[in-house]
Amino acid sequence: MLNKLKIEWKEALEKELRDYLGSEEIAPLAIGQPPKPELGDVAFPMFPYSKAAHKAPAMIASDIASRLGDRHPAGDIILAGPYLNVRFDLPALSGMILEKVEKDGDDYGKGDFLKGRKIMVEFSCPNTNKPLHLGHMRNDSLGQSVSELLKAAGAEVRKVNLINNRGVHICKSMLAYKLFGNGETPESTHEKGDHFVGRYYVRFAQWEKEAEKAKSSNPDIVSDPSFIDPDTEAQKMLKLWEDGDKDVRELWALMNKWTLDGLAESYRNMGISFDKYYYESDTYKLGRSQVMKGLEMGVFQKEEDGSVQIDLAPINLDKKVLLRRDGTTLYMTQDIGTAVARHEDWPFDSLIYVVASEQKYHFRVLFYILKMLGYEWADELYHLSYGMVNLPEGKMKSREGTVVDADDLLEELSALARNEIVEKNRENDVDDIDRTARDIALGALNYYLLQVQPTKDMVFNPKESIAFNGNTGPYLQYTGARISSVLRKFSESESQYSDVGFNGRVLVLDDEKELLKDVADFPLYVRKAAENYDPSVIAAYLYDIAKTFSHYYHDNQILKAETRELIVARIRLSEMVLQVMKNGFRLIGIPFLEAM
RNA sequence: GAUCCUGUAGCUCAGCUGGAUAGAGCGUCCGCCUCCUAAGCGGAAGGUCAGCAGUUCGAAUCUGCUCAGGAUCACCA
Repeated sequence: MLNKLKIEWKEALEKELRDYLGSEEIAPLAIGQPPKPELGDVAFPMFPYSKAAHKAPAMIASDIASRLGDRHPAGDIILAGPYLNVRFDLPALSGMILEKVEKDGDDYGKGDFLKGRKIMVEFSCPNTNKPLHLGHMRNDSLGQSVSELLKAAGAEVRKVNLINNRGVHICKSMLAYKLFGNGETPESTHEKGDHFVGRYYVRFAQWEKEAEKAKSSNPDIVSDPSFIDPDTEAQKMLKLWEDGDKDVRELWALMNKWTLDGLAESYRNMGISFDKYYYESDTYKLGRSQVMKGLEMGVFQKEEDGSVQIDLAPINLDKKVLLRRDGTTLYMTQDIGTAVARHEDWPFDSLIYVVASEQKYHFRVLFYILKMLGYEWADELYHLSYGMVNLPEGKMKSREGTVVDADDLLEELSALARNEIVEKNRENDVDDIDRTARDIALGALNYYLLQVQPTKDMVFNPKESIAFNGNTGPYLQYTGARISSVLRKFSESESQYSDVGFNGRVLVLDDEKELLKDVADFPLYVRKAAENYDPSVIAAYLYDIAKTFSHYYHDNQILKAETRELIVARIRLSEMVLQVMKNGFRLIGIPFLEAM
C-alpha cells in the first residue's frame, strides 16, 4: 500500500518533469530510500535531469515542488538538496495497514505474481548409505524455504525428493555389513538406521585401506585365493544387484529401509517434508529408454566401443557418455529419466533443482540433452545452485572425520538451548522445555543457513558459528516471545479497553513510524525473495524489524503508556509486528515460540 | 589450460536494478535490570569495499584487465 503511494508519486513527478523539461522522453525517475528518517520515507534524486534543464539538481527539485503545489498524492514534500523526498503520514495510514494485516492474518504478505504457475522443487536427494550432514542441511533449508516462498507468491508447489539408492557406493555399505555385520541391526544396537548403515560405509573405507596396505606390502597377495579385493567385490555386487540377484536385492531392500527410516526421522526433526519421493532404482531404466530414443532420433551416437555418447560441441563442451559400453547407466542417464517421469506425473511449468554449485556442469548438460530430446519444457528447468558449507580449516571431508553430522548438530544445539532455559530459570515459563529447546536450535540453524545468499560459499565454525545472541534465529524468536508476552498481559485486562478504538494518529515516534513502514512493506520483501529464490531477503527483513521493535520496546512502555488510547494503539502495532514476524518465520523455517 | 562462482571491519555476513556520511552481529572496551522476558538496549574503537583502468554529474554496485581463493571440465555420484 505504501508501494502504491510511492508509484503514484513517481508518476506524478514524472508528469511534472516532462512538462518542466518540455520533453516526452525523460529518464525514468529513480525511487530511493532516504538515509535518515527525518529526511522522509521515499527519495527521488533529480541528478539525471540536470543536463536537460541546464540547472542544478537542487534547483530542479525546488522548481518541481513549487510547480506541483498542492496537486500531489498524499504526503509531504521535503526538499533535501538534489533530492525531492516525500514523507508519508504513516500515523494516518496506520488504520489501513492494520485493517489489511488483520484481514489477511497468516496470509499477510502473500502475493499472486506466480498465480497459476505449477512449480516443482527438487531438493535434499540423499544417498541411502549415510546420514545427513551440514551440507545437506543447507540444501534442505533452502529447498524448504524456497518452496514456501514460491507458495507465498501464489504458485502451486510440489516438493520432490530423489533418493539415490543404487550404485556402487550403496553396494559398499552392503558388502561391509555382509562381511562384518554379524547379524546386528539398528534395533539390536539401538542406533538410528541411517547412522547404523553409515557406520558400515565407513567400515568399508577402512577395509579398503587395509587391503591397499596389504597389497603394497605384499604385491603377490592379489593372487592368493583367500585375498578379497574390496572394490572388485563391490563391483561384483553391483552387477548382481542389476541382474536382480535375490539375496542382494533383499539385503538392499532391508538396508535401504533402515536408512530411509532414519532420514525420515531427521526430516521430521528439521521440519522438512516432501510431496513425492522418486527413487533412482525406479528411474534409471526410464533413463536408458530415453537414451535409446535419442539414439533413434540421431541426437546421440553409438561409439565404436559400444557406449552411447552425445557430442556437446554446440554448447562448447566435450562429449558426454550416457550409457557405458556394457550398457549400464550413469548418474546423467538416471537424471534424464527422472525429469521425464516427473513431467509426466505432474506437468510443471517450471522445475527447480536445488543442488550444490559443484554440479553446474551436470545441469547445463542435462538441460541441453532434454532439449535435444525434444522436450519443450527443458527451457523451464532451473538449477538453483548454492555454495558450499566449509569449515574454518577448509572443506568437510568424511575421510578425515570432519563432517558435521546433522542429527548430532541439532542435538548439541538443543542441549545448549536447554541449558540456557534452565540457567535463566525459564523452565516454568515455557510449556515444554524439550520441544522449546529443539525449536530454538532449529531457529538458530535455519536462520544461520539462510541468512547467507545462496550463491555464496559459507564458513561454519562449529565452536562459534551458531550463537543465540545477536543477529540470530533465537534473537528473532525472543523478540516474538516478548511481544507475545505483552499481548498476553494485555488480554487479561482487555475488557477495560473495549470502549477504546484504534487511533493510529497517536503513533508519532520514529520507531513507530518505522515499524508501520516495515509492516506495510513486508509483501514487497516476500515478492523479492520469491523472485530471486533468496530466503536471505526475508532473514534480513526480519532482523531489521526485530531490531527496531527491540529498541522501541526498550525505550517505551506499551502496557503503561500515558493514555488508554496510546496503549491500544501500541498494542495493535505490536500485533501487526508479531503477525508479520510469524509469517516471515514460516518462510524461513524458524519456529514461532509464545515463550522462551 | 578452459568455464563458472567468490573477494566489503580481526572473524561471520548485509548492502550490488548506480545516488546522500558503506551497515549489522560476534570479538575488544565502556555503560544500562525499582521498568511489559538482560537470549535485551545504548555507546566507543575498528574500512585503500582485493588492485588498476574505464563508463558516468555520481561507482562497493556497471565494463575490462590483473591478483587471490574455491568449484567444475569422469564410461563417479
